[in-house]
Amino acid sequence: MPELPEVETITRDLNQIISGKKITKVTIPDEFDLKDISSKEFIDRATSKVVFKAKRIGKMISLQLNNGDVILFHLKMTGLFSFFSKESEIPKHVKIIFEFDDGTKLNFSDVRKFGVVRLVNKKELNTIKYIKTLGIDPTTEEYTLDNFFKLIKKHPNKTVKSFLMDQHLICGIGNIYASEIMYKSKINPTIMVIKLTVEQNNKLFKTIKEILLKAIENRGTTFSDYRDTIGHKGTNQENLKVYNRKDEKCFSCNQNIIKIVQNSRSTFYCPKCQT
DNA sequence: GGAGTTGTTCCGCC
DNA sequence: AGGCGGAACAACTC
Repeated sequence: MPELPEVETITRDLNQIISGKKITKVTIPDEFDLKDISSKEFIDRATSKVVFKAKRIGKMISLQLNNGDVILFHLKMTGLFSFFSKESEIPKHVKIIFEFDDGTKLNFSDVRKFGVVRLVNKKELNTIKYIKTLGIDPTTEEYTLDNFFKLIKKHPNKTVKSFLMDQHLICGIGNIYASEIMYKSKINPTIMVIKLTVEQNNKLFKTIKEILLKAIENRGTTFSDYRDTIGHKGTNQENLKVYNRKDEKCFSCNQNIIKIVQNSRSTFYCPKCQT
């Protein structure tokens, strides 16, 4: 579930909670694929380093260490951080445990095991495929109407849904916010982006940012698994207008919300409002 | 017991 | 070549 607003919330939490702390111990209870290095090397390189900053890269989270190394996480569907200030039970499906010099602990767990943890030197960041091919982040200055139009012209035949979901074009939007963005923009998910009017383009451009920023304000959407670093739910689910509302009434026109499948993922929309 | 689930990558097809 | 859609990854819930 974690999309840009959820990952941003967690990153901000981590910055508050662990920046400036020294990692005193790293535990990897069960071997898993760390992509670049062995778990032994991971533990060696991370132990007794200071975390000076957490940063979001698309839907990834990076922890910058004081030796120039960077620990990267991708939560995929169900990755979860849990932070404890005291001795407490280790959550199920834990992948990695960090202990800090003040006695606190940070666990990263993932029930579905898709979650990614890796460690590289900061010089190697741009060789990581996900990062190298990442699209424009809608919360940055690079996200301009001009750049938005360029993307549309470059990918004219993509449907709006597929365009919004493609992390190589604009990063951070996932299945929940894609439906919400299209609803607020009053745009039909199935039309090709080249068919959008100038007004629709402008509206879509603006709405992407509005929806994501609003969700960050609300500390993310908890649909099922997502929790922040201390186990709290977000509150943005109260703002959802179409996601998971199949056969329920559109808040605007009372028509039933419908569910379709695009690129083997659900899309929810109002057939009357979104044309 | 079958279908569906938030993300990404890879593979085959066109 | 490059874009696209579908399958796969794993485990859980309804």
